[in-house]
Amino acid sequence: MATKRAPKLARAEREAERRKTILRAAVEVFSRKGFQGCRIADVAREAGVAYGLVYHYFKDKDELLGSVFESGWQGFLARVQAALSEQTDFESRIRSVVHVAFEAYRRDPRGVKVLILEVGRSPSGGAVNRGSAFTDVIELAAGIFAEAQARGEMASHLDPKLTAALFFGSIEMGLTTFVVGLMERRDDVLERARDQVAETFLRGVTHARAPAASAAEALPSEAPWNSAKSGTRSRAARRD
Amino acid sequence: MATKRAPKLARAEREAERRKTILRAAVEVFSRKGFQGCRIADVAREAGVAYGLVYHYFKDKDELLGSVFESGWQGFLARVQAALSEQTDFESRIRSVVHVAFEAYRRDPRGVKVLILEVGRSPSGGAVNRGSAFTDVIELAAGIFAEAQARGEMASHLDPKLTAALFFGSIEMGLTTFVVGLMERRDDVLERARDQVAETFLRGVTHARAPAASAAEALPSEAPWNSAKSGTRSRAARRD
DNA sequence: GCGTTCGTTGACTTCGAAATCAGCGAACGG
DNA sequence: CCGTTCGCTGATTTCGAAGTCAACGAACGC
Repeated sequence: MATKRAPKLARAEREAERRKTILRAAVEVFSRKGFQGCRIADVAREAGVAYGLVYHYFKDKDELLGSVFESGWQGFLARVQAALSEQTDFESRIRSVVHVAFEAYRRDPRGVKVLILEVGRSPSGGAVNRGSAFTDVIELAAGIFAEAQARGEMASHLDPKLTAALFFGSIEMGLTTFVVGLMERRDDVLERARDQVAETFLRGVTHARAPAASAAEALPSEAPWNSAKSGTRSRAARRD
Repeated sequence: MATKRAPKLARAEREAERRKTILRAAVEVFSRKGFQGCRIADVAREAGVAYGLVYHYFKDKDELLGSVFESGWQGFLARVQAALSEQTDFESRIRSVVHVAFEAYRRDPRGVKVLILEVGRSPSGGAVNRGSAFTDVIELAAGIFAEAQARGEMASHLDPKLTAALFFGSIEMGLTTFVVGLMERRDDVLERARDQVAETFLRGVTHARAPAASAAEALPSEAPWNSAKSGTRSRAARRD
């Protein structure tokens, strides 16, 4: 038994490689035509393999989408968790997560596009395991926010779960501006966007003033930052 | 000519009514099964009309989706613009828009769900006129942010377009938590969420400190709100 | 009332993509 | 060098949903 394993393993590796090739092709095609809008034939052609082979590696179209999702999401989650374990204080963590997301986009725009546009939303993606994955991430992040609150690093009256949702919403929308071509995909623009997402979110969440309740009324003009260092604000208008 | 118009008009009204019925049914079915995942037969059955009638009022499935999108989006846009024209100062405007969005969800969760999940994203929706509509709204909002910056009501170093995207991203994600059932759909929860979205965003955007450039590094602990009036912040916790 | 229009019907046709499968041939064992 | 396995092929089958259309009948004008 053991003696004939060596070649078998080599073969297994080649198969795994094939599988990855198809997966990559699927990402490529999905990003161009969308999951529903593309044919298995497209994926096969893109991968340079026969139509039937796709079905050799994946039970059906849904499983293919599921695998695309899983492999992409897995990678992202791993990086996020790594980033989280490297940092301890709240602000650094937030910046790290944002950084990871934008970096992922810079490295693999197509993959991120598919994750955001195809599986991130839409009931078709929901059929896979999107629902749980999405929820899981929110819950995970919610834990971090709750912890930050306990340590006094974050305003305590905010709902952690909702805050987590808003956080990822900001990241996602920040990336979406690039995905749909609203912003030019250039490294410096990406960096500025990344920083703005992180800074804006942090500002919004870090120690907001007291209850505020349903304060849809007057804005206290004696807000701290007005009396502090507002000397330069008159020169604010930059963009028509 | 004029004499025979009265009955004709009555008939025309009935037709418009039929059309609306089908449109409503489409929203209902789309929200349950998704655009791609549902059959015209489903829409017809839901509307209580014959299969062929759907094709009498709409050229094809795409046009049906387009109409659903347009009618929904039109209503939303109109309310947003009304809200904007009623308010002049920046903070009130932001709160108004958030309010409008959440109110729309409270009144018609299904419709909002379809807008968010089906047409708001996905290349299939993009085939319609989503692309332009989405972009248009961002551009519109960007104008408001630019104006706010000119008036000194908003931090000047933020990119208006990106800010607009983040704004709608926050709203959308805030609503998504309810759409996917992450948050319980109850009026008081909705209200709290709405306020948190508005407050968090405003805090994040209103007069952030100077350039900050690529400040992904240290957080200056002499941030204005720390040294100013932080005396009451310990009593902030209200809920659990 | 009587003919005509036209909204309405739903069985039928069409079409295209998913999924199948019988067989080929390269890689391997002996 | 021959036999066998099994990864791989792509024409073929299957299936289901989009879109058509001929006919019906209710509402209308005369």
